[in-house]
Amino acid sequence: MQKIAAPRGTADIYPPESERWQALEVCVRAIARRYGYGEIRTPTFEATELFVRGVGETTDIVSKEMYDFVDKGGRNLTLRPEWTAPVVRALLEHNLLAAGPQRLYYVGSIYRYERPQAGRYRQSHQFGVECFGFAGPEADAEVIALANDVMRENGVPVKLALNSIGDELCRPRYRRVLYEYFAPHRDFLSAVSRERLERNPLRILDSKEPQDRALIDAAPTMLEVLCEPCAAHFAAVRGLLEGSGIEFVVDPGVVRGLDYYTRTVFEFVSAELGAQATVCGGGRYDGLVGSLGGPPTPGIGFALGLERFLMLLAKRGDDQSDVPVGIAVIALGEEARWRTVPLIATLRRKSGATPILADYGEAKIAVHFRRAERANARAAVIVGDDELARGEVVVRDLAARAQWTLPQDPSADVTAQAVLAWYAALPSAPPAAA
RNA sequence: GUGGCUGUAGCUCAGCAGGUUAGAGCGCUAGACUGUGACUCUAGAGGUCGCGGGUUCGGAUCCCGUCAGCCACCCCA
Repeated sequence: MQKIAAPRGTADIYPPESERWQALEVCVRAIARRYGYGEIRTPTFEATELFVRGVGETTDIVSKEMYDFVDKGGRNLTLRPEWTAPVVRALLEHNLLAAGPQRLYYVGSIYRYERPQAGRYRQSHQFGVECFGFAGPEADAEVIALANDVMRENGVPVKLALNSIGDELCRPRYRRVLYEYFAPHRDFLSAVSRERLERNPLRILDSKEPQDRALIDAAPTMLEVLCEPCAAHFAAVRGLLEGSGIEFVVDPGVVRGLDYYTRTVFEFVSAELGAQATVCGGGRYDGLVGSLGGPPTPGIGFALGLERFLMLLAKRGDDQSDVPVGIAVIALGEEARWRTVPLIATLRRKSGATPILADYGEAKIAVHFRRAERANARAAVIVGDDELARGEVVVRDLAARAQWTLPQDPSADVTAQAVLAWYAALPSAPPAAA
């Protein structure tokens, strides 16, 4: 029979890799909570119309990357390609904005039909936050500080790039200015940028083509065209970040690809991710809630790519997941295996967070040791015919390769207690290998 | 959607001017060592050479298609 593989651009996550995912998820949830953000979970699929209206019909996401389908009831649905529009939809559906400003975070998958590449998949995962109801620069600074904490607490080397792309008044004006600037030089632009000139001149600004560089460097920047309120807002955001000790560079090339962004946009970028340098991107979206039929409500948020972040963590090395922990229970022979089950059960009830590993295989002791070591056990309890006859159990420090005997009490409770007490007294860090 | 590179054992890879039974290292199983993990030695299991077609007396090797992985473009987390 033909083997079935995971669909293109998707991946299975299993030990020890899944340990790293769990650790990261615990970390980001704790940070979000510390900032007063509550978790929101929304359906994996939504009405296609939500993304067409929310993200923008002309964006790449909507025009070519959506996993859309018609269900058996004839509904047009799509697997969420991003979280912000669904979060806004949920907010409006349950009228949550009536209760005042809302701070929400999410952790979960997104789906985009693209060719897979380093740091890019068809199913990927994001952690993100959305803050609704504050128009002032304090919210911008808060959201950026939250993302910054995630970076700093994990020790990943990233740069924060900041820009303002104006609002519905000054952005169209800037587009016109840019068009008028580039149009006369059309013939000197790269082929892709010539296309961008007609579709979205802003995109030319983050062109990777060397031949566009000189023209881009001399181009008028958004910051020169910003209307007075937008300029003031941006200046205030920068001031707040400086006051908070958060380093950033103003980069007029940060443009963002989704239609809903206004004013502040930012990216955390790393040189270690290949062509996908952005590990976290976000910005303000003051028009989105209104455009989805809600009361005019300012908002700002970001999304962080978990796969990309994990790539950074892997490059940094020093992960904790291979520090030996737990007790392997080794039974030699059928009788011992049978008699050991109650002890294992009791240990598991009393051991707290310490893993109790059981190997039910029939194998010689050397194989048991090797398997226990591979399972990352710190210690072992050995029960064989000899121990059974003498009413003992052997406890072994797998790292030190030293062992002791403990009396086996008729009560599994008492024996388990003795084993756990012995384990607790072991040095937590394994002795250095000889 | 476009382009480049790559698919051989559980893992990492060799083999490819087309030629008898497809190899290595690691891992796995058993033994030397009748209950102690390293090392060593011995034996063994494990492969429709991604899949399909073609050329040929003969294809892992050449050609075409397809699927998948990696990398880049477009774009994004």
